[in-house]
Amino acid sequence: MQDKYTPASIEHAAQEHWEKTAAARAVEDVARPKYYCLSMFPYPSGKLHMGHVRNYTIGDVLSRFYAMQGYNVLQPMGWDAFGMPAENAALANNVAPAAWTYANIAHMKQQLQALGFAIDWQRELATCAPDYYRWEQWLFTRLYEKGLVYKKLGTVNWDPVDQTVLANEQVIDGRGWRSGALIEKREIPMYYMKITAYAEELLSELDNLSGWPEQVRLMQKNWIGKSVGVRFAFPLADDPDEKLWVFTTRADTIMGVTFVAVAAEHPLAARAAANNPELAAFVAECKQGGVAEADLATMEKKGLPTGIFVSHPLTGEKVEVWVGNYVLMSYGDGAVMAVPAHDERDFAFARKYGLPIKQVIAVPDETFSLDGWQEWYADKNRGVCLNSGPYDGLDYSRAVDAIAADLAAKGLGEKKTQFRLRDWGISRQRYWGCPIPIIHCPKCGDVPVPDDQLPVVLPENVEITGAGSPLSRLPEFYECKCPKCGGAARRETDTMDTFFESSWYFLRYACPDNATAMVDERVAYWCKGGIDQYIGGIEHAILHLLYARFFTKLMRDAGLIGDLGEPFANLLTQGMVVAPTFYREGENGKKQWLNPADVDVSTDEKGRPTGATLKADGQPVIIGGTEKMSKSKNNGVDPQALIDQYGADTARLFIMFASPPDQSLEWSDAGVEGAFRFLRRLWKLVHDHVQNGVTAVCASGDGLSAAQTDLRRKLHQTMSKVADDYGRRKQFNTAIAAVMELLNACDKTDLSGPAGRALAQEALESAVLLLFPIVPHIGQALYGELKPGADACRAAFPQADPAALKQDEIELVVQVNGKLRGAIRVAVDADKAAIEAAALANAEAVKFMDGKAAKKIVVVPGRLVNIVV
RNA sequence: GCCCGGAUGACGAAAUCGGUAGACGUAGCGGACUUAAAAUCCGCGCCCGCAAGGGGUACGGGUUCAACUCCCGUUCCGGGCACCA
Repeated sequence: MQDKYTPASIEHAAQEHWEKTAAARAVEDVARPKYYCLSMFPYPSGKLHMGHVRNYTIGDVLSRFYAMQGYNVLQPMGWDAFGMPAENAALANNVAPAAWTYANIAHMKQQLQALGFAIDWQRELATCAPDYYRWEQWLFTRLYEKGLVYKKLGTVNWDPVDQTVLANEQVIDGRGWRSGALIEKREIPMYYMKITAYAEELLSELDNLSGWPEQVRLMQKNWIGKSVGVRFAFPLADDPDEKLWVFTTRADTIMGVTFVAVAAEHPLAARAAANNPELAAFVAECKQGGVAEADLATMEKKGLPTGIFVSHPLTGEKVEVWVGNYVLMSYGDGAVMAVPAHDERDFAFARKYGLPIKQVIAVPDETFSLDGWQEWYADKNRGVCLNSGPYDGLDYSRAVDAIAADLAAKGLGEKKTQFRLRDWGISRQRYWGCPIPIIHCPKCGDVPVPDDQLPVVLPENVEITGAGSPLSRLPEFYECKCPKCGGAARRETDTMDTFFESSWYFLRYACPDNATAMVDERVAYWCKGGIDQYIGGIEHAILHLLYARFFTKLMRDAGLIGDLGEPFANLLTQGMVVAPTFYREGENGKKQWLNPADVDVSTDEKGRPTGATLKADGQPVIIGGTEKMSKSKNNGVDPQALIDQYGADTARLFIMFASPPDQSLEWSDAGVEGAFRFLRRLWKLVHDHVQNGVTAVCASGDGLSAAQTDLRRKLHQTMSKVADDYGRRKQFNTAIAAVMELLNACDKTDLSGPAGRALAQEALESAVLLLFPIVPHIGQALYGELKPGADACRAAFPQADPAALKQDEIELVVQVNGKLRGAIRVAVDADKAAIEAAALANAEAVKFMDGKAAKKIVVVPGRLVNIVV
C-alpha cells in the first residue's frame, strides 16, 4: 500500500474499476426492491457550478447508500437541452445553438464522470434530440384532440424596436435588455394546456405527499389558490341586459360596494376610451411595461373613471366603473367589486381618488377609526354585517349564503369555486425549442401533424438575429401540405415552453431506447409507488414540480403509465448555492456581470465588503446582491479548479460537510483544505494499520479493556447514527462529523495487542464503508487494502450490533430551577425514585437549593433532573 | 405587493419530539518536533466579573419547571410570482 494519499491516481483507478464492472448499470430485477434516485437534470450551460456538484453529490450519496442496503438502484442523468441561453450564445459568439449545446453537454458529462457519480450513462438523454421530443409532439396531438390543448390569446412582452417577444427575464425596468426600448404588452394567439382541469386533483393530492417538505406543499397549495366565493353581475345602468361580471370571496361585504374596477384590457374600458382621450391615454399607458406579476403588483395603483355606471345587483344603486391598473385581466373576469371599507387595496385607492367608503362589517369600537383600518385588515377580520339591510347581524358564512341566494333568485350570480391557477401557455416565439406539431390550413383550420409525419424536426441551419422567430423566416420549414385536404398550408413556427420537456423526462429514463413508444412497461417497475427520491433546487418548488405532477396525471389518463398519478414519492429540495454578484454598467445602463473569481473584494475588520475591483484592470466594480448561482448573473463558481487541486472526493466531502442540504449555502472555499486533510488522515490511519498486517474484525466485545469497550460502543452508535442521517434525516454534515468524532476517539484509545488490533480493523473497515457513499474513490481503495480482494461497491452498509450498544451506567445532568448545577451517574435502569434521591444528594445541587425544600422534581429519562425550589 | 423560507462564536455549522447552547470542522493564538519551513501532534478559545456568579442563539414581548426549538409582533437576508431554468 502506498503511504501517500494521491487522489488523482486513486480516483482514476476507482473509476476504471466501476466502468469495467458496470457498477452503475441498472437492470430491472423484480426479485429486489428498487430505488429510483433522480436528480433534476441540468441545463447544459457550459460547465458545472457548485449547485450541480451539491445536487448530484446528494443523489449519489443516497444512491450508493441504498445500493449498500440491497436495493436495485437506478440513478440516471440527462440534459434539459432546449432554452434561451443557446440562442443568446448564438447571438454573442456566432455559434449554432445545436453545436453550442452539444459541446456543453460533452464537457459537462466529462465533469460529472470525473466526480465519480454512479450514473447509468446508458440511459442518458437530451431533450433537444428528435427521438426524445417526437414523443411530446405525439402526446401534444393526443391532448389537442382531447381538448386538453387549446388556442386563445395571451399577453406577451413586445419589444417594438427588435420586433420580438421577450421573456420576463429580458425585460429590465420596463425596457428590452438588448434594445433598451420601452416594452409593450401585446396579445397574440397561443396554445394552452388545460391544467385548470386538474386543479382539484393537483390540490387534493398534496395531502398525500407525505414525503414532500411541508413548505413545498404549502407553496403549491397557495399557488393553486382554491377559493370559494360568489360570481355575480352588475347590470349596466343604461342597458340592464348587458352585464359586468365579477368574482369575490367577500360577498358578505357586497352592501359596501362604492365602485367597480376593471382591467385596462377590459371591453368596457375600451368602449369608454373610444370617446374619452384622457382615458384612452391611460389605457395606452397601462399597455406599457412588461407582463410579470411582480412588476404589476409593485406599481403605483392608478385609476380613472369611465363615466359608465352599473346598478348594484341588490340595491339598484348606481355605481361607477373605474379602470384600475392593478386589476388583472387574466384573473377571473378582469373586473372586481370595490369595498374600500373592508379591503386594504380598495381603501388606498378610494382615499387617493376621494371615493366613498361605506362600513358594512361591525368592528370593535376601540379599533374603529380610519387610521385603524390597516391594522384591522391584516387580521382578515370577519365580523358581523352592519348597515346591510336584510343581512344585518349575519356572520360571514350566513351572510354569503343569504346574499348568494338572493343574487341567484335574480339570475345575477351564484356561488362559485375559483382557482388562482391559470391555464399554462406553452407557445414560445423562439427557435431553440420543440416545434409545436400543428399545421394551419386555410380550409381545415388547425390540423395536428399525423403520427406518421412525426417528429417535426427542428432545422439546425438557421440564422439567429435576435429579432423575431427564425423559423418564420424559413420557408422550407413552414411551407407544407395540409394533412387533411392536401392543400398548401403553413406550419406553426412557435416552439414549446421548455418546461414541457422537463415534465416527463423522468419517465423516459425507464425506457430511453424505445423507438416505437413514448414509454413502456419498464416505467411500471422503476416508478412503482413513485420515484423514490427526487432531488433539486427549492427554486423549482412551484412551476416545474407542478407541471411534472400535471403531466403524470395527463399520461395516466392517456393510459400510458397505469395508475401512476404522482411522480415523486419523496422530495428533497436542495437549498441554493448562492454567491455575490458583481457588475459594471455599460453606456445605455446595461449591466455587464462579472464572475466573482475575476474580482477582488476588500472588507472592513468585521468582514463586511467595502469595495471590489476587477483583477484584470484594478478598476472598481459594483457589488450586487448575493444570489443563486446562475448563467445570467455570471456568479457561478466552477468546481473544476477544486477538483483539479484536491480531487473529486475532497470536493464531494467538502460540499456535503459545509451545511445540511436543504439550507442555502453561501459559497466560500475556506475549509476545503480541512476536508482534504481529513481524507489524508484517514489514509494514514489505514496505512499504518495495514503496515502491521490486517486481521479479522472484532466479532464480539470479549477481551476488550474498558476504554476499548467504550470505543466499540461509540463505533456501533456511529453506525446507527450515520445510517439514520443518510436514510431518514438526509443530513450529511452530521454523518461526516460523527465519523470524524469516531476517528478522534480511535486516536485516543490504546489499540495495541490482538484484541485492540481486531477492534482497530473493525473500526477502520466500518469508517471506510460509512463514508463510502460520500467519498467512494478513497473508500474503494482503502477497503481493498483492509480486505484484500474485496470490492467496496458490493459491501453491505455496516449495521450496529445491539450487544455492543449496551451500557450499564449513564450520566444525568442535575439542574436547580432550570440552571445546570451538576451531574450524577446512575444505573441505566434506575427508577425515578432512585434518580431523585441521587440528584438530591448531589453536593452542587444541595449548595444551590440553599436549604429550601424541593417543590417539584422533573426527571427526563436519559437526560436530566430538574429540581424546582 | 403577494406566497414560502432563513437568521446561533471571527467563519461553515451542531443541538433529531421543549431538556447540558456551540459537537464536528475552518481561520486564529500558544506549545512540541525541526537548523528552518512545510507537514504532523498537543493545548486554548462567546461576553461581563479577581472570584463566586451572572448574561448570551437577529430584535421586542409571551407560554413553561425548562425555549435556538412553541405563540404574538418587528427588522434584515434569500427563493418564487406563471416567457430564466
